[in-house]
Amino acid sequence: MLRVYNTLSRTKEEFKPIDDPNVGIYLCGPTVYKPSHIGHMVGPVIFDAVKRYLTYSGYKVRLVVNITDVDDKLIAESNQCGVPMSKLAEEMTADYLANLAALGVDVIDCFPRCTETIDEIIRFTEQLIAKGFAYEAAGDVYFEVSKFPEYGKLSHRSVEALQGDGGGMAERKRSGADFALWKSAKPGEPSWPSPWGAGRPGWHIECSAMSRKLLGESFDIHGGGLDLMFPHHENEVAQSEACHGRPMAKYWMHNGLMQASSEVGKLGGRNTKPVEGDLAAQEVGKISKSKGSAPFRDMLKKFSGETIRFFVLSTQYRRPIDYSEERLHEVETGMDTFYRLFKRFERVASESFYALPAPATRKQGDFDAGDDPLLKTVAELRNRFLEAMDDDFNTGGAIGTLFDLVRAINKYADDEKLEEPSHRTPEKLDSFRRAILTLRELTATLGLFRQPPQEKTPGGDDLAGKLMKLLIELRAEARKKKDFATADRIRNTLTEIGVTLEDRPGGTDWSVK
RNA sequence: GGCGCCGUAGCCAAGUGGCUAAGGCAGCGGAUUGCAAAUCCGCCAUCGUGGGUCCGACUCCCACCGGCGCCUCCA
Repeated sequence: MLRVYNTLSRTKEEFKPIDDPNVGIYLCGPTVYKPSHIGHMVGPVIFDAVKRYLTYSGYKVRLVVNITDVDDKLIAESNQCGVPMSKLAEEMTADYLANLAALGVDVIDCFPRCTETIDEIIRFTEQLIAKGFAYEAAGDVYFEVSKFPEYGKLSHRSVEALQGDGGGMAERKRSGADFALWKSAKPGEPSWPSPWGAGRPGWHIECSAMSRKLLGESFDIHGGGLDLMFPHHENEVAQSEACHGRPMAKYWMHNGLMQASSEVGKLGGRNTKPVEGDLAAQEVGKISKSKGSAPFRDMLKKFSGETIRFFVLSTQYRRPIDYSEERLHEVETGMDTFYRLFKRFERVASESFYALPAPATRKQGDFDAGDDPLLKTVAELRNRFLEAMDDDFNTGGAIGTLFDLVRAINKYADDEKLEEPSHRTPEKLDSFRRAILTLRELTATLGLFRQPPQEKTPGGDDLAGKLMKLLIELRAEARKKKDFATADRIRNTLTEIGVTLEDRPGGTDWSVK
């Protein structure tokens, strides 16, 4: 049974789609006014895995991520750079999409833009006015929070607490808790015509409008960073539920935020006021303030998208993650164990791990282990993996069983001496292959190891490859003649320049660190 | 101040009212290797502190200490 932690109830609930087997997921995306940073990527990676796992579990999932391409920050940034807002938004959206691609996040079904949803936003606002939940005030339209008694049910805040301070509130508002659905345009600002005059959407209305347009009045999962719970998500609930008289989303999932490690945090002090108006990634307020928000694309120069994905998924999604390069390097080291096993599989079975046809669904992945000790272990570990994932997408726990699985398979290959062709039998190879296939199946649900890693140095017919071939041959000859001094000199020198040699029954492999 | 989260080994990180408290990185010992590398085996925690509940708590409750998030639009 799949269970999901629901922010609404603050408990884990059994996952039952509204319209089984269809599942609709809406995730708050970025405000595209600057290049995206690591914090923007946490949600997409997590929900990419959520969708993959739900799909694997038999559901038909539609995942929507919005792009906020009009907002105060965008206007400010565009004025400062002297670039039209639409052009700026277009460039930053391209940056965002490229980053997702690098992470292998490719299961998002659509990216609705706010500026392409203006009609729907206006209609939504009109409906709220007609139903008495919103009012116009001098070209602005505000949602009247006091008209929606359930306000605060998501973030568990009382309206009273919010109305206490009237000091800085806009004079047009009836109450400090009211929030803007539509803002009248100031001179020079981008605007759209509306029944209330030229203006633009407020901060929260787009998500209500887009989700209704693409997923319906009620859908299954609404996701976003923890920082968005209030006020953004609370306001979405108010807008949508006031308008439709039914729950907006059945499950609300909030992911923890990316933080700088304490080391870095010290440098930035406590200046952690997040960037406002940024739907998906006020997250890393700390990082962005203390480190100047290194663009994600720069991070990709240091680490592969796969490494970052693995890093993000190695922690349960509701918890904060401490970011540090050191941590990323450790993750790389751990992942190498997987890559080495995949290469080992290729040597032994002459088949690419990445081309293996992974069972697409949970049911297909079941198999009869019989009396085969390896497969029994594999089946057990597979169950543990699935149990972890069924428990509110515990990717961290699931990854732990993956390492166990790798060890079990390596041990089998060791014990059965599969590196030596003479010891291979069809039965052993079959067990080995089925175990690897299971690894393929499970890693696929996390979106991991779908492509071979970028080789640091291609070993093909380039110069380095040819030279290495020569050196390895010379060393092999030396070793044959027991001339270990020469053999070790070659290997030690290579080690110094970062090349590692691995001797094994079939020959010598090399890799660059 | 209000609402909420977290504190598990050197670092990261799962998890549980009683069974060996996963796994990763680092470290140590061993097998293997001409020596290495890789791989495998073994070792490495009593779960922030103090109380309470319970036959029994790291796991529930309270307090405290420490770390952290959010508290709208305008700014």
